[in-house]
Amino acid sequence: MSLEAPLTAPVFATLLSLSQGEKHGYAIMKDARQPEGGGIAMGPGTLYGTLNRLMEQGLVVETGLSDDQRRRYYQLTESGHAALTLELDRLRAVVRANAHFGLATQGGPA
Amino acid sequence: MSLEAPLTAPVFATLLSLSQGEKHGYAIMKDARQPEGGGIAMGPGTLYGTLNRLMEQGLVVETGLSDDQRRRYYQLTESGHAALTLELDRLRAVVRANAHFGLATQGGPA
DNA sequence: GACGGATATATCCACTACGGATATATTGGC
DNA sequence: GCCAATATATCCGTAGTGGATATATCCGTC
Repeated sequence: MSLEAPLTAPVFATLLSLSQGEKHGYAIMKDARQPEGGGIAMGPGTLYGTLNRLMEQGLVVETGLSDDQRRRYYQLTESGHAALTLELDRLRAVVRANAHFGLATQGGPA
Repeated sequence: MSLEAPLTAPVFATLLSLSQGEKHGYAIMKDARQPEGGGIAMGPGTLYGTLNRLMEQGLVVETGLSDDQRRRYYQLTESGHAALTLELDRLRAVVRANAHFGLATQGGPA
């Protein structure tokens, strides 16, 4: 089960955050709130549920605890990276194909 | 309840298809399979469930039946158009911010 | 030094919506 | 005439979201 279908928003945001390198849960949550990270609000239930599922599926691995053992770090696997690449390509295709849409009072060449 | 959060794939694909003009259910289903339409496979359960929900939410309206009454046509409302615009903007931001990611063996200028 | 808010993780559960199965009728090609 | 594709409709299992709740620590500040 390699997650071929479109990724759900929490899954996508999680993978996207981890694509920047090792992260702990709380950091992922904050990343997801940023527009570049998906702009979605994940509560702890969604976050840890998503992380556990992604680990079961082998897209993410836990790499260890911080020195003070407060933080639990996660990392993308190759499969995780591949899944994210696939999804980003899908989104790029959609965005490109609908570039014309919703062009209100935007700048650009007159 | 105006659907501010990220749209699910079926909802997004449905709105996107209808953004091209009036469509009937089966046509939406086929549109969604195209890469530009989201590249997702919607079964009838998902399709009609989604359409009904979108109508309840006022994002889509039914405009009538075809002459032979086999087809049931749907159209975006202004809210539907707005929701789609919002979602496309969100996706554009994500895609733009991650333009660097996954530049594998893609074509383009060497 | 006590208080409170942010950091950080964990678990539970209700509810929604997805998605596959099933059903039915009609159209069009072979 | 037959079968696949078109076209819609409904049911229901299930997954996943997301809010609530709980707990502990860190840090600034009063």
